[in-house]
Amino acid sequence: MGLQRRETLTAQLTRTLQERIAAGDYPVGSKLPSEQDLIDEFGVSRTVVREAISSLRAGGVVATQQGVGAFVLNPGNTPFTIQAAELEVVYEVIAVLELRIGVETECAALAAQRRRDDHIVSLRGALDRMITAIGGGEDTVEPDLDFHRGIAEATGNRHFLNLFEYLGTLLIPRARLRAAYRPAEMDSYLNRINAQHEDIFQAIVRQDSDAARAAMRLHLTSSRERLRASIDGKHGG
Amino acid sequence: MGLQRRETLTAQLTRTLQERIAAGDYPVGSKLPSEQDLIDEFGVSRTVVREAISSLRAGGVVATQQGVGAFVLNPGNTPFTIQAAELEVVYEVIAVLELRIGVETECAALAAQRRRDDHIVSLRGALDRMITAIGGGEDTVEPDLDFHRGIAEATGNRHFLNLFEYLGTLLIPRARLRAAYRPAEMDSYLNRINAQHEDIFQAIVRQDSDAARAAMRLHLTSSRERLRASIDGKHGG
DNA sequence: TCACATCATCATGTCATACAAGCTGTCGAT
DNA sequence: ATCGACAGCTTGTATGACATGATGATGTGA
Repeated sequence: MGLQRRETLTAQLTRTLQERIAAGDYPVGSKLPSEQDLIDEFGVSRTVVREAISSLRAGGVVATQQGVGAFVLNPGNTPFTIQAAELEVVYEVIAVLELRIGVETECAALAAQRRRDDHIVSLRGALDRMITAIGGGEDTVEPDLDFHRGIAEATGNRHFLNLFEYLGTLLIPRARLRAAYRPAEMDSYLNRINAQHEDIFQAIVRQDSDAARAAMRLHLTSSRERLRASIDGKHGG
Repeated sequence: MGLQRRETLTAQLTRTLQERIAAGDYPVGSKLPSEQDLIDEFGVSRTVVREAISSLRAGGVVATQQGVGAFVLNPGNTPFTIQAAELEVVYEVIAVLELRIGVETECAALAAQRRRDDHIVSLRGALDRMITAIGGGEDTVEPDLDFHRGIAEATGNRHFLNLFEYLGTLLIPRARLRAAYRPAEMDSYLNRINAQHEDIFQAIVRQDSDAARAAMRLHLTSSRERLRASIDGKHGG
């Protein structure tokens, strides 16, 4: 495949428009010429123009609105990321956990308002799997995550689920942070987690938004304090 | 077929294909179904199919070759992103706003606990600039954003600031959504916003975490309801 | 004069059809 | 067996039509 094929018209137009935006010909916030104008200017079909703009949209360069036009977005629109390397430090894990508290308490409240019966079934299943895992001494990370994910799903707001998945997969490798406990201590810890999950679940079942919010906050805050305590424990004695 | 009408068909199909790729239905290196197959499966026009694939291409998810097909590329890490294109629909803006409510209420609470004096100075400055802008009939978007950003900064948790910046820049082009009001109505609206900001500010000044949380929730919730009302207004008459 | 409903107009979104151009396997001629 | 023509697939491009959303002008009634 040594020879480069000729660039498609769509690709050419996309590049041209991108260059103009970068050059400031179409400043941030301004409206791009209408499809018809671009057709006239470049002598291509509407198909090409639309696909070019579609590409810009997918790249986050512009946003279109039906009946209005395509508008240039802020180019410094870098997606939200957290450097995984940072999470080696416990303080950073706590910082992410704080973000999770904000997001998931809201999740719980919205889930309580909007949950459908199948959401309840799904959450109940996760809790049951967690109980089984505790009884059998197995790993509880998966059912735990399933429970929280289920709540995010029940909000009906995709962004909550996406953000949770992102934060979750970031923290999963750190789940071993919990593992440093003696069996007896571990058992009572897991049972307390489980009880907190039940509280959250019940609030969602009875559609008590405020209670769900509070229960989730309690749950995650206690996790945060456990992390904090593990630091102090190392330092203090 | 299950496609509904809230977002554009192109956006829906793009998301669906992306999900399938993420789920492994279309593994890395495999060929996507041909345009005709996708047309048949989803019952949409070729325009929609082509623009969806065009979006995937722009996102680096697939590469197409004329006469052959579209092939799934190796995906990198997928950070948390919101497709700007989705925000055409008011419902989607509300969905993002819901996420903001969760994040920013937590921001306000943490800011109240941790704010330093220089944060207070910065917030006060933003509020003053906003008041000046209201009085002069100028644009209030910037000082408004500055105020919220200042709160995110005062948390001392970088992730809150990053996420806020991301969500903020996404919504900026939509700020004109507010502009559809007559001068008198606009003025009373801005004054109410300003009063809410003052409430938040005072709570942070006196380090009242719960009050800050409540005030922020009230503030953002009323924004959400305004958006909701603008929809109902159009549909209901 | 002002608020409001109506409507023409223009924008993007979607559909349908046609043809151009590139790839691949088949088949027949050599 | 090798090669070339070709049929049948694919994506790329063009065009015309209609659907839907946004906007500003216009006209009407209070």
